Amino acid sequence: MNTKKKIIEEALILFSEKGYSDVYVNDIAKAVGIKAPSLYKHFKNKQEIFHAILEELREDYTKQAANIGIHGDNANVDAGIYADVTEEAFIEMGKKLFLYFLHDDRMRLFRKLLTIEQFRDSELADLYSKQYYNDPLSYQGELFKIFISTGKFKRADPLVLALQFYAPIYTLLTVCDRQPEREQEALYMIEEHIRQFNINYSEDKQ
Amino acid sequence: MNTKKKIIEEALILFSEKGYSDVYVNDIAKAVGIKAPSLYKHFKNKQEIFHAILEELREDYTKQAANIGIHGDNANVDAGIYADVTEEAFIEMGKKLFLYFLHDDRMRLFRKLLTIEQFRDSELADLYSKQYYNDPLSYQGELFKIFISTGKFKRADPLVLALQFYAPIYTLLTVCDRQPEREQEALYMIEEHIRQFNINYSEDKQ
DNA sequence: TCCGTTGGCTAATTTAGATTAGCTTAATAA
DNA sequence: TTATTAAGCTAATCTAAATTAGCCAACGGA
Repeated sequence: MNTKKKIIEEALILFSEKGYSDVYVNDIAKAVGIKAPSLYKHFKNKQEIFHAILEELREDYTKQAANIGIHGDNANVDAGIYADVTEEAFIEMGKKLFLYFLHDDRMRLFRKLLTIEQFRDSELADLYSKQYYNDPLSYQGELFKIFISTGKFKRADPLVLALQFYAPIYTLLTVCDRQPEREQEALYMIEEHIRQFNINYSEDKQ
Repeated sequence: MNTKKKIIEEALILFSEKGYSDVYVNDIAKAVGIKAPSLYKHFKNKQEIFHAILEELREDYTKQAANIGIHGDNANVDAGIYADVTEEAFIEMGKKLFLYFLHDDRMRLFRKLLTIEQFRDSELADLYSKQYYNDPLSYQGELFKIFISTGKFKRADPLVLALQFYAPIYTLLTVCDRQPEREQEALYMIEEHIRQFNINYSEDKQ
């Protein structure tokens, strides 16, 4: 019963590193601790394993998004949380979030998987853009819109602000995904980036 | 004699879309217009074709970098070019550069190839980071350093500025690589981004 | 002209990887 | 207790890809 879960887990690890085609059912079986033919007691074929992973990815994401509040709906609540936070605390939050995205195993593996497989299938391409561009941007955009309307931030296109805030962090995330040894450097850049971003847009700064 | 070039070209197209393992020597041969075994008159095996592509990629990049001046050395010259350019012209240049990166076939294909294969091999990972993070950043950084010292830009860490300038553009590039239909939207965002960037950092603005 | 080299072909060959067949055992429910 | 099902195994099987063998024509230089 738990074997099925385990298959998905191990397959995810393998796929995210080598891509679908370079992982053999044999590898997956070995990682799980069974023989290849036994996999077929749980999945119709290799494709099905991949689909199951995608399903999990979607589910996980929906949960995460609800949690962290990546949807516009929560921006209102979150804006309250951020409203009277100091710059240092804001930086700390940014770094924490970055580290969370970087180190959370599931998220990291899913991200790498989508990165590798994105050109194979337009459904995957859309999923990638949604999860790593559209949704984060629209969430951040909502947040900044509120900041602007409450006078915390200077007046500007909130979506552009969101892009300017998010893209550097996202870029550094992808750097660390492929070169984990650069984490320190990335953290430093993020800190300076957020600091500078505050200088640019915060109304109480000048 | 030209067959060899053609093989590399067609293989690049195929690899960049489906990745190394999902392209069969047969596919390459067919694209070139010969039979699979004939490929072996030009390359020892499939791996060699891939290596040859990587070689081209490196060469091309060195040339491009020299041309566009992605190395710090040229920043001085380029700074002169940008020195007395209006905001609108600056935006136009940014968009042109973006479109060039996006549409130049070789560059686009190489970029996609590296994206897909980056986790397979740390050499590829390093190459990716160098070409799409380190080098652009250090070039932009040099440029901004000059802008700052000549009083064109406000005082700030040039590398952070470079990150803030480059990351959004790079991010949009990757969006368009997987969803080419979003080019217009990307161009709009780039325009607004550069405009805003100027507002933030240009000394003659406010 | 003639020979060797280049680059193409068809027809094997080899290999590896996905999947199926069919057996076994243990738990589970009637 | 017995029948059924779930989940494992080993031993095929099937297929598709990569590569090799060996033949042939064109062509460029001696």
